Parts: sequence; C-alpha cells; structure tokens
Amino acid sequence: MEVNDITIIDGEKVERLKATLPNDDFIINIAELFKVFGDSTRMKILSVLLEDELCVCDIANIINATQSAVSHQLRILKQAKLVKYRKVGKVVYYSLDDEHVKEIYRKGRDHIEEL
Amino acid sequence: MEVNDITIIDGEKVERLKATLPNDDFIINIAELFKVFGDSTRMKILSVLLEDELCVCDIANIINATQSAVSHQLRILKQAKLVKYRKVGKVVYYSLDDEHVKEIYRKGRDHIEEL
DNA sequence: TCCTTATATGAATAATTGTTCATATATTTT
DNA sequence: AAAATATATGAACAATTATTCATATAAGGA
Repeated sequence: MEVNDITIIDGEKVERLKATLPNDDFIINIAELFKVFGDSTRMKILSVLLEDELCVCDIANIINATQSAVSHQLRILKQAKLVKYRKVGKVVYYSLDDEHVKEIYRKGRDHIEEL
Repeated sequence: MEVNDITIIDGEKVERLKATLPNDDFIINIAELFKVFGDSTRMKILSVLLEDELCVCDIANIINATQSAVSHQLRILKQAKLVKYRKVGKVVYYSLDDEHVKEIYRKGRDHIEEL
C-alpha cells in the first residue's frame, strides 16, 4: 500500500484488481483519444466530416469558425488518426480516417440521448 | 457567410451541410461527455469499475491515487451519469451506471489498438 | 460521549489547452 | 513575376481543470 493503508475489501482482491488495471501507456493513450473528442470545435468538425469530405475553408464556413482555429484542430484530429487528408493543388480535403470515429460518436450520442 | 467569405464547394452545399450540423446543445453535451473520458485518473477509475463495484478507498488504493482526488473525479463521473453509487453505512460503493461506458471504452480501445 | 473512519468539498496552485493574430509556405492566376 | 488564395504554424493570452491540502460531515466503535 502506498497512498492509503485502508481497505474495505481484502488485500488479495485489491492485488487481483491492481493486476487487471491496464498499463499506464494504454491509460494515457485512451484518455488522450477521448480528450480529442472532448472539444466542441473538434466535435463540429467531426460532425460535418461524417457527412462529407471537405476542405479547410469550407469546414470553417460551415461550423462558423476561423480558418486558423479549424486548421489547428485538424492537426490534432490528424495526430489522433481520426481524420486523413488529400491535397489537390492548394486545397486540402479532409475526411474521416476510419469507422471508429463513427462508432465512438454514435455511442456518445446514445448515452446523452438516453437521458 | 459570417467568418469567411470563401468557399470551394458551392454555397448551396454549404447551406445543406450547415443544416445537418447538430445544434449547439448537442455538440456541447457530447463534447462534455467525451471530456469526462479524457483524463487518466477517470479512465483508471472506469477501468476498475469495469471489473467490480468498489468503494472509494479501495479505488484509491488500486489505482494509487489519494482519496480526495478519487472522490473529486467520482463526482464528475456521477454528474455525467457514468457511475452510480450505493451507501452502506459510511462506505459508498460505486459502479458503472450503464452499458454505454463499456461500449465507449471498447470502441476507444479498438481505435488505439488498431494502430 | 469521544475517537476513529469513510467520504465529500472548498480554496489555492500548477498545468494544460483553445483561440487569436501575425506570418510563413505553397500553389494558382493574372 | 507579382498578386491572390488556401493552409499551416508559432507565440501570447485567457480559460479550464486536476491535484493537493485542510477541513467538514456523517457513521461506527470504544
């Protein structure tokens, strides 16, 4: 015991549960992933990309944000492998990278709509 | 057009996509929900609660955090309706509130494990 | 009744982060 | 070649937030 020296359940069970805890890397990575979903601007971007592949300036227009803010947030979405892009001349088209985005979005929606 | 007056796609399509955007309340709520998942301490708490119903001090022991930190985070999880609790004397047992937690957790795991 | 235990909570602090503004880069148009 | 356009990015600032510490509350045991 390091932080607290009290337990309600027996020490054996505590040890067993400690063993089931995912390692720190996993915890940090999954928290980082959800953090990316945890911002209104990024959720708006993901929402429109659920509908269509779009360039930066159109995304900015549709969600009523500045080009700079959208570009910054797209970088974060890109790093999390939630969106991918395709360059056509000076225009960069962004789209969802995989099905997980849709699935996570839907599960989140289900939870808040259940009430 | 309010923020930018440039578009790549035609204005009609921009308007159509603006119409598909969820309203602000929804966006704020879903972002708030994922924000709750977006913290290591809370993810650790959810991880152990996926295994078992547990009291505050045992959670603190298992994830190696202070009682105070765990209690603060449990309040946030409670507000998001991700965990529920049951009082037995002075001991408070927390458990997952619904299936959505498991499902969201699994989808997040799938994404980071896909690489 | 007094002491201990389990949990909750307010305030302060430190760290993280989203936006803005200015500007850089790259591509197209004139 | 110069101007305009689409996007990216660094720095600064403001806002949010997680933890710690002290303490409050409430229940149980001596």
